[in-house]
Amino acid sequence: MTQSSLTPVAQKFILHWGEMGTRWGINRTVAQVHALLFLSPRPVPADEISTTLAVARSNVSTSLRELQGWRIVRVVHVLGDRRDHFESIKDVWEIFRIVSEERKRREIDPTLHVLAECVQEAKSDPKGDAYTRERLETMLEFLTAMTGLFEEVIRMPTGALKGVVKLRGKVITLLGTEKKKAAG
Amino acid sequence: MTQSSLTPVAQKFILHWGEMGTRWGINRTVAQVHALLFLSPRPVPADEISTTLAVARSNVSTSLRELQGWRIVRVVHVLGDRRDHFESIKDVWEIFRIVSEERKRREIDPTLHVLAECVQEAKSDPKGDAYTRERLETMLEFLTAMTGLFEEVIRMPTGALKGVVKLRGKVITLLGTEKKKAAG
DNA sequence: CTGTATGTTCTGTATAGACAGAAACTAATG
DNA sequence: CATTAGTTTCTGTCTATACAGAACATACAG
Repeated sequence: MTQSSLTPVAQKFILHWGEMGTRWGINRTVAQVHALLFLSPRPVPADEISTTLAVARSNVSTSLRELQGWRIVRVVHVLGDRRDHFESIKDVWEIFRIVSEERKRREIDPTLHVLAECVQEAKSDPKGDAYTRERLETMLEFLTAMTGLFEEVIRMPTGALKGVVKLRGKVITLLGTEKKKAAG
Repeated sequence: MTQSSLTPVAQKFILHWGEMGTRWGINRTVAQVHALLFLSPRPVPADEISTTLAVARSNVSTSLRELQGWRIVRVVHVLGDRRDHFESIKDVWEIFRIVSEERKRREIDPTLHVLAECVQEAKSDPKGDAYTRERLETMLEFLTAMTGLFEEVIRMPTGALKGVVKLRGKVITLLGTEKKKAAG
């Protein structure tokens, strides 16, 4: 391996990122590996990750697999080196977009599905509590709306986000602005 | 206690909600208690929650405390009953707003803080990797922007969200629209 | 073909968090 | 002021997950 020590700053970030991960239901090591790759200027082989983060090689293998499953890390090869090297997507907006979409797919969508079923069942059961039914309907409506809005935001090109931030407190987000420009 | 059985629909929702919670770093029982209160047409005393969900009374107590900490559940009293009764906020948008703000405060803000420190330290250390520094800066910038946008959305009145949804795919979100209306 | 480098999967252990039940506490009632 | 209802906190156990290390698999080099 080429290098296995971290600058204090990198260390601080990686540790915090790992901590952050755990709070959002993401494995600490997975988050740390991602942080390391995100900061690295070059693709890193698994054994180097292992020594740098001081976690078992097997653990790194699993974490990399997970990250590849999220499609934010990929394998690349380096001339003259048989080992797999790994690199993270570098565009933060892209990372956010991908992770969000993935979590939506894995967690929000099933919830919407269950909720829709609940509403359906509540409607067809006349013995059921009307109040409960109404609660479920409201929740479904809200989550659907929120998901929709979120999807719009997620689809914005990176530049649009910056634009939005500039307009902050005043106005807004012409989602789809870029599309119009392209068309017109 | 008044009633301790759940309709199949309520049960389904509560179980799923608990599951959902665990995926987002929220205790299963806490989420279930919240789901129960959310569906309930009347305030519920702790021991009833305990039997309905089949969890220890102590566990319910802790969960209620947690939910009160989140400010989405509160104690109310019923005439002729010494026991505390609990009810959830019913407005889903309000629940979302409060929970989001709380999580932002607890998790995002500290991250922004650490990140800002990292950038600061990276700048002052000439030996540090320039690439790493740039990565950290980008991340900080992005998170700051995203947080800002999110705060705007969060502050929207409930009605505005519905408006946004109607415009979906076309345009967007005049954040602050309601404020203007009120002022003008 | 054999040995070595590399990577993955399996298995047992450790740990953090969830939870039940007991104990302790608080306050209302007769 | 004792008794009871109600609630919280403490303590030990259980469980799910994370993780290390070993065993296993693959493939390349000589």
